[in-house]
Amino acid sequence: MAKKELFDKELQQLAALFKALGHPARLAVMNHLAETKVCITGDISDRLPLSRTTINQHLRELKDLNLIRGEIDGARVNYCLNTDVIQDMVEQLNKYFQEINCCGTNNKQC
Amino acid sequence: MAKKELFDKELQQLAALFKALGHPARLAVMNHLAETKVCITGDISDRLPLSRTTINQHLRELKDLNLIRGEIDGARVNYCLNTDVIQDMVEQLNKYFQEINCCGTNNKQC
DNA sequence: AAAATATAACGTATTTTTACGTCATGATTT
DNA sequence: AAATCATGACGTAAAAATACGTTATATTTT
Repeated sequence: MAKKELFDKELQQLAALFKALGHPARLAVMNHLAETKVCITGDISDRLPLSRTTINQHLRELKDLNLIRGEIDGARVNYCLNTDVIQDMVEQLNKYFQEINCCGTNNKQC
Repeated sequence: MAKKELFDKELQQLAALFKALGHPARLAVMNHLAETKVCITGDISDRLPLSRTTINQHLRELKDLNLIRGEIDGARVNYCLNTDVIQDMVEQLNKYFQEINCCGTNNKQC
């Protein structure tokens, strides 16, 4: 298996972004970080119906794609949205949809 | 497991959309359908490095979320992008990111 | 210095996704 | 009508994602 590698690097990367957002827990984390504009530590888990370890796992996934950042503050870690990267991503996503949806003068359907 | 249900219905739905696009094969399918504006049948599989059955599975997933449509034409099925639904999704997506990224006058970061 | 906190690291069970082959069904062609 | 072709349905093996408990590590607090 693991045939993902057979596709365009670009497609893989784009798919990875979509996938990262493809779980309600991760969207909820993003939401929470957006609400508490002042970037709050991992007590995110108190707000969500998942264990601390699971949330940590989701945080790591988001961090791997640079969608959020974690800054060490003593014993704690302050997480926050990486707004620049997110904005960049939104542009990428929109560009993609423009390409697939509007290419050609007419959107023929079956 | 299966704790997804514990989250907002809206979040779940949005996450489902993202997830559907979270695999390079499905993005490749979308691309192919976009290129061949005239909606072509399942010979999509000839273009991709996956078996016919696997592609069919991916097609079904996209169809389940209404991102594509399949119209029976004799022994064949003509697939095409469901541009309305896709456009709808783009709007949802942008609304979501506006909410999380720009809420509050200042985007505080850590 | 010891106790208490906060987080990451590790290991692991369960579920879901991915990938495919085979068979069944219905349409076209011969 | 038989052969062929296209697709969907079903079953299944392997891989990845999800969810969590326990342990390790580092930092405050006492």
